[in-house]
Amino acid sequence: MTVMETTGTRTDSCAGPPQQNRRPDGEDCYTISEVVALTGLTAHTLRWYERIGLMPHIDRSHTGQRRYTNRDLDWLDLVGKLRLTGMPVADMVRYAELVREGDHTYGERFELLKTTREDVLARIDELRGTLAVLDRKISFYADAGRALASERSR
Amino acid sequence: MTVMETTGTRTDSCAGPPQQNRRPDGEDCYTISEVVALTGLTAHTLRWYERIGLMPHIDRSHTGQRRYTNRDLDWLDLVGKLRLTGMPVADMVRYAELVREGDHTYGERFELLKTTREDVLARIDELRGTLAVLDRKISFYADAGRALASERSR
DNA sequence: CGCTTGCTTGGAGTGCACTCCAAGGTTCTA
DNA sequence: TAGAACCTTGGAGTGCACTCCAAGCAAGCG
Repeated sequence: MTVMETTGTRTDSCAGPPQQNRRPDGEDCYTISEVVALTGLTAHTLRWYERIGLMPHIDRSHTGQRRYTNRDLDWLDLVGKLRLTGMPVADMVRYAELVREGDHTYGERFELLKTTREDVLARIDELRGTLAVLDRKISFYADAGRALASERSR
Repeated sequence: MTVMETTGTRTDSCAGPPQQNRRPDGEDCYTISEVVALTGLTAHTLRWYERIGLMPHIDRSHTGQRRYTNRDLDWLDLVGKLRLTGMPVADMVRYAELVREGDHTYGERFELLKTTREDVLARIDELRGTLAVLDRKISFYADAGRALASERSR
């Protein structure tokens, strides 16, 4: 019975400081299941990321198995962050392409990140608005609950 | 050619104070396309919401056309907010069911909203973390851009 | 009256981001 | 050296949240 292909054991409580459990540069050579454990992604997703060009082509062992490096893990950290912003995968692939194309795409990358930054700020604002609505509703129900309780005790 | 079924004309710049362009209670009777204009949802989505139980059954005109009320618009406002939090539609349907079931579900609604509130707070925190990463990258590219510029002018 | 525009329905289709499968080769542990 | 656990591939499948379609009824206008 195969247990992997699921979320794996993330030991950090919840998004602590990144790059833990890593090997020093030079001997950084991780199997796909190690990357699963480190990132919380599934092996399926890692292979899929590579297929669609969201990852560079990953080095292979002499038998063709994937061997990830610290650099790959850094990239996956960034992808994870961008994913949290709700950025579509297609846009992340575009960013990956820019990185592959070399230094002359710095300007375009800069613009893309700035746009994303604006989006994130707008999103945070939206969420704050929602929070206000939620708090109003919650205090309504809290009051209603108290009213019901005093009703019962009377 | 039918132009509707698209986003429609939202006149408010971006999520200003809600309930504008509304008719006073008592003569609140909106066609589906008016609701499209007021909410930014499509008519498809409004009908779909009703089918899946995310809306109460909407009143009909004598010919069977939907006639929305201010109360319905209020509900759609709330649904819109909850949607922004990323709450799954199924959970919103659950909330709608609780509302339909009556006052004795206050406690459960309270819990649901509190959980959602926590989720929103966590989400805001995630986004703030992402913002930090983004800012670091952006300032890297800004520096690189400046370096390139001084390179050229030399 | 005819025409355009808008509304109705159930069911089928779409796009995204995975998620899984089958069949087979590889690596590790006892 | 056996057996379990792990890895490979292309392609098919899933779940969510819409999104669209066809066929037909209804309302307003010149």
